[in-house]
Amino acid sequence: MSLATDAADKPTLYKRIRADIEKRILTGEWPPGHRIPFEHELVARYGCSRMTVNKALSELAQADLIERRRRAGSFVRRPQHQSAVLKIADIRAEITALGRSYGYELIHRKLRAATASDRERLGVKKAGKVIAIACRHSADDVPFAVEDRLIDLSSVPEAATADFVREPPGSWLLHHVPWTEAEHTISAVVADDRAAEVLDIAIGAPCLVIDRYTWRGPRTITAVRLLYPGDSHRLVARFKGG
Amino acid sequence: MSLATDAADKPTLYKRIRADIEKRILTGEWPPGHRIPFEHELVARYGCSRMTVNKALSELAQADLIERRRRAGSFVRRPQHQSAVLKIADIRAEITALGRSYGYELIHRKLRAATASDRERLGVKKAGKVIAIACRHSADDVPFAVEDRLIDLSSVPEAATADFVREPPGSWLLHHVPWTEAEHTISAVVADDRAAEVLDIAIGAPCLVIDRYTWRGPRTITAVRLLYPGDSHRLVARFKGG
DNA sequence: CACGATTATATGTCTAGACATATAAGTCAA
DNA sequence: TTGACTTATATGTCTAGACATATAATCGTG
Repeated sequence: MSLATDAADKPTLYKRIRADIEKRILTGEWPPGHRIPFEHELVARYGCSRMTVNKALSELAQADLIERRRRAGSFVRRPQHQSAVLKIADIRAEITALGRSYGYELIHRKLRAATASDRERLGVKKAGKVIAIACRHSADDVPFAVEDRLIDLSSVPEAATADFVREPPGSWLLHHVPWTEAEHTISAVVADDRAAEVLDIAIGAPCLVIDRYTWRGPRTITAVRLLYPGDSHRLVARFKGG
Repeated sequence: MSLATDAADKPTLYKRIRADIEKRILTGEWPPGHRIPFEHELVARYGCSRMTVNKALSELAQADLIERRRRAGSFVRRPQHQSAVLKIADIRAEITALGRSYGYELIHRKLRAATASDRERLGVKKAGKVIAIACRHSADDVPFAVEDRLIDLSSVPEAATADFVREPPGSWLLHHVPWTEAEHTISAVVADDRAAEVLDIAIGAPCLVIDRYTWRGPRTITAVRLLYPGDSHRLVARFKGG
């Protein structure tokens, strides 16, 4: 696990604590229900005051990643389906979090000089090379989503040598490239012949589309379109109000 | 506007500060761009330490309601598109926030004893009467969404006398009934003949569906299904990460 | 006037305490 | 076994300070 936090910028302590815990949750090392260390244990581990770890844990709680219970401790929450889809951005984690078996197939992978439409899709004026990837995710051996992705190699040169045959590009990027901002657009389309074939559904069947763009600072990292069979897949979000 | 914060429970100070500011933002008293009082001013106003107001402001910043800039102050942010769709739950506000003209038509409104399918949809075992409503929202005179709603009259008896001819039920509920929890499910379908007619699109065209359930404590308030033309409507969400 | 250096200031982070409070767990009696 | 009471403990909130840091505003200089 390559700790991609370059030592160049020094994140503050509470952010480091928060990121450490967040990573263990997102990678699945601490699964839903897992009790994370008590505040006093984290105080000892990081050698700081309780307010500092409290701030880290409070933010995780506000983000619904953990649940805090008096006297009992703090626990990893079951991923809100929304979080899984809208925030984590990793289909493998989403599927395994649901307790289903994850399957992945690379359909094609091409390294090429950026075309005009590539540049437009990535929102960059000039680009060198890009990787175009198509792949399929499945849950319990049933097609779950088809993914079309573009990675800007001038932002992520190490992606040129990554092995996307075994590891899905979303997971690889999540573990190798820090991002600062992401945008999702959700819409609905009907399946064309290619989507119908890959997802094993009828042509004209409704599909949910998530277009995601990811940036690190001013640099575009990747643009991805995920197509889900609309009758089987749902995004669920739960809110508290009042 | 029924302020439903009963004085029975005593919220903690930082939560009160946060709620005070939040209300001013949500009611529009402090519009986007408005500079909210400096920490030291709030310290004076509430007679507490800086850490306490800092906690309130930090949470508002994490929720993207305000933006904090060193030396400059804290400012109300422009509402994120996501909030408009996923959180506010009011189409009229969503459309007017986009600067478009809002139109509304009641298609039908029936008051009836709850049928078995009504009870199932509302998730209640026994129910007295319900109101079933169908209506259409439009933006700039173009159909924007069709709404199918069920209101549980045993939870909201005053809805029986509400005038849903002029005021959309979502707005009415938002202003008359406090809610504690809501769940959204987003999916994709193709337009059937009725949806196609109301939305003025082709049969078989893709549509985005949002199913929303709203509760107040243990009681179901309402279940609503919103159908948006899938090629014109999009849900956009932007996140910060890193 | 334009531009670089300085200063003032609001936020960002952190500490070492304090008391409050909800509740898991243990204790004891019916 | 069950229910009521007690206790221990982890989190929740808060304070009165401190220093760091980014930057708007000011000042000086060419």
